[in-house]
Amino acid sequence: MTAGTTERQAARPDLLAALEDGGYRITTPRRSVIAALERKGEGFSAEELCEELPAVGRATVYRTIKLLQGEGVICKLAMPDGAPKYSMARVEHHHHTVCVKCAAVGEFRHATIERLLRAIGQEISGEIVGHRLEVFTVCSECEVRG
Amino acid sequence: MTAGTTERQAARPDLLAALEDGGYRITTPRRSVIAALERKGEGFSAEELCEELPAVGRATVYRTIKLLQGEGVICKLAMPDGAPKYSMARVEHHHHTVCVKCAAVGEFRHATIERLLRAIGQEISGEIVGHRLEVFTVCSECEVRG
DNA sequence: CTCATTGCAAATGGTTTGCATTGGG
DNA sequence: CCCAATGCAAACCATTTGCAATGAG
Repeated sequence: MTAGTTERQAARPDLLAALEDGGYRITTPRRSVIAALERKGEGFSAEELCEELPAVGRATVYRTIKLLQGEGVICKLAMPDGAPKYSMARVEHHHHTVCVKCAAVGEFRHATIERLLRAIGQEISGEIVGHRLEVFTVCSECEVRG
Repeated sequence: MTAGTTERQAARPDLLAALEDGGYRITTPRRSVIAALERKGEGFSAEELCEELPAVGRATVYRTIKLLQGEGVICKLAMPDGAPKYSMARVEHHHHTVCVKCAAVGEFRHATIERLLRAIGQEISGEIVGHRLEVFTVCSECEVRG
């Protein structure tokens, strides 16, 4: 998964274009979903989108989310308890910080993670095909608010 | 599969003792669940345990799993698609390698991860309160089997 | 005895699917 | 026009919960 993804530019491509690239139609419900998640940007749940888009069927929201995941423009992440959230992908390969209080999501890349994986690769038999890293935080906003 | 790391008493404390330490009763169903997961050891699902223990109610299996998670003797992890698995915890703080083909789970600790977190801590505002790292592999067994 | 624990079954939360209908190209 | 895409509701899967019955200490 890390492997073939170097093609797309770090600059987040237009989401509608991403759909077209995938050979999908640009429909009204899809436009709505995309508009909504551009507004949200970081750390939203599927349910939130559904509530915000009463005109769009729940199934369509989920189908569109999955489509965009497939196109690599949004990604799924998990809160400490495993509850799913979604977030816009801004850089190609990255990891997340998630505030456990307000669910604010940050992204980071860090060369150390690459080194880490290389080191692990030498310790285990078999081949590393992917990984998931989430760093849970209490963001500065929430620190202040207590 | 694992670069076995033994930091604390690798000798896994007796699971029944863990329950007693938590102030929980040692009951027949709990004994059964514990026996079953000692047999499995790595990378099992709750459903698997339920199937293996028709005499124990589904709810009790889940309740016991959660108890043991609380006592820190088993841990929950997630496959690439988010599907949950459980695994015996052998070392105190560790991370997992999970084979995406056979779900075999390995554990590792690596000093680099600690360094990584420290480095991230300096890049973000707020405080790091936890993290999740899973490394997905195709284990050597599965490499051979194709 | 008594209260923690159990089993069951129904409830939940997140997500998917079957199918008849609709609308984009 | 036609097939991809939609909406709805029902299905699904992992997990949780309410509650009466049970059993460990």
